[in-house]
Amino acid sequence: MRIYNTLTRQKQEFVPIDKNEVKMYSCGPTVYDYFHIGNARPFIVFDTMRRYLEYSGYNVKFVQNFTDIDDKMIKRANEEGITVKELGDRFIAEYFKDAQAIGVKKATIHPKATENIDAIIDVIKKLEENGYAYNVDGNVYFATKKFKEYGKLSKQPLEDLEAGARIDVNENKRDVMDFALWKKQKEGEPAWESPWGLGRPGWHIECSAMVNKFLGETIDIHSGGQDLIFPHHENEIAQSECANCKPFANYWMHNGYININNQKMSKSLGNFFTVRDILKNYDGEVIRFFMLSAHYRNPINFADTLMEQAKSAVERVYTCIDNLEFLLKNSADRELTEAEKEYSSKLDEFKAKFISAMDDDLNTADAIAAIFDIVYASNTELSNETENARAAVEKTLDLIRELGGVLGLFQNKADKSIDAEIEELIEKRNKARAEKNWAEADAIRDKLKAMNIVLKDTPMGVKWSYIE
RNA sequence: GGCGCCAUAGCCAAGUGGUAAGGCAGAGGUCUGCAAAACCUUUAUUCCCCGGUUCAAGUCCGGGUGGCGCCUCCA
Repeated sequence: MRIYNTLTRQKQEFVPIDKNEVKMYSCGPTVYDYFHIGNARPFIVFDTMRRYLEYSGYNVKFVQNFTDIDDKMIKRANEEGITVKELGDRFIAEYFKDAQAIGVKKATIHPKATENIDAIIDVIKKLEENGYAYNVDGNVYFATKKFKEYGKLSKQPLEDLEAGARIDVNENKRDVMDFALWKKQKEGEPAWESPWGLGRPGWHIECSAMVNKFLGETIDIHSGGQDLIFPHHENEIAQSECANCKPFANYWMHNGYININNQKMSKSLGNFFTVRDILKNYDGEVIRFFMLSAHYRNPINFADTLMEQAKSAVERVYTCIDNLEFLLKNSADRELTEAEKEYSSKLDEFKAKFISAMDDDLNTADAIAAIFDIVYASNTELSNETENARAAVEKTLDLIRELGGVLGLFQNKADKSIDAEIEELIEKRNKARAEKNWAEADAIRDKLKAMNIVLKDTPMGVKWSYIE
């Protein structure tokens, strides 16, 4: 597999440290609110990466943290009149609800900052020992200038960063480019014991500590949104490499932004959508499909019309799955005909196309196209036959499920439990149709439609499904 | 000022230098009692513009035009 590595600015062959295992870390949310559509992109993209690596045979250790202590957490908790812990616990629970709705699996480990203060302190202590950290009255800072490689991820020399740095009011820092590792407790803030007194961790140190504790000194893949490249990921590299004297992450993956109706998403423009809100109008799977229909590094635009397009596309696949399940009932246990053998080998080609797309820096757009190739082939070559070899139908169905599963899509199963009343109505309509009593037949069909059931007459009998 | 991204049909979107995937929407048709779904045909002689390299350029190089992001806590 080839991955575009932000560190080298090119696609590189992916070679994990251990042949069979991939250590992967992704920056998680600050749990002060429901997550928004912009947050959802890295969750979906890197969940897909993780799924694909697993599909490729790797044992993936995937860690995603929860930032449950920082300025925003404290501010919001105060506004709501609850503790920071109560706020964090609440939105961690909400995170899992929304994540599940958009098909994002739980990470191997979801560490919370507040439960790993010991690990955070350990890293800061090491930085102090190695001469990269200094303490000013209970505030500990990272001495950026001492790390010669600072700027290697964002490719920005320190001098240029400094020129662009805005005036810093913090008088404790020796240099504008230094950043906080440990913040001294302020009145009324939650605090933990440390060698430097009561306080709380800075933001960047949290991720370095989590990686260190749960994955080790050097990991394979570190991922996150493009806006985290600087300063967050740059600082993580500085902290971890100065503490451990080892490379931090071999591959850095960053996803592109999401715009809303062609505008940058921002609170001032009022175009901020939480996933919770979008889920009121669209299935989580539609959101996921939408995200994966473009390459993860390209910017995408979020708009209602685009969600409608995604919704129709997802429906096309489900209609195909539904048709295949119906065809299965009318299939025969027999050898494949020559035509079916040819069809079967076409499926193999589409699978190969899917895999080579995913191998090419997670090209999910091309991978989805491969699934539509299967849909098309199935519609063309199976749907029009009144009888197919069971093996051919099953292979199609299994392949859509298998490849869909890699993308976290197309796993839903229509609930086909049917009650006696519906069955009776369909029977009555069949009878009316046999007698050419079209008025009666249409009336029954309308009645079923009102019950959210749509019928389809086929040479093999009546096929029915739920609307939507 | 520094670093970087994007431009492909009505809309969305892929595209190792070898002759423009896929989806959505539209039009016409087939099947059907009607319908639904599906299928068939159709919608880019051309990839923002101008040069260059090459037998060959959406793809590489140079220059424009237009849109955008980051540069201290925002995915």
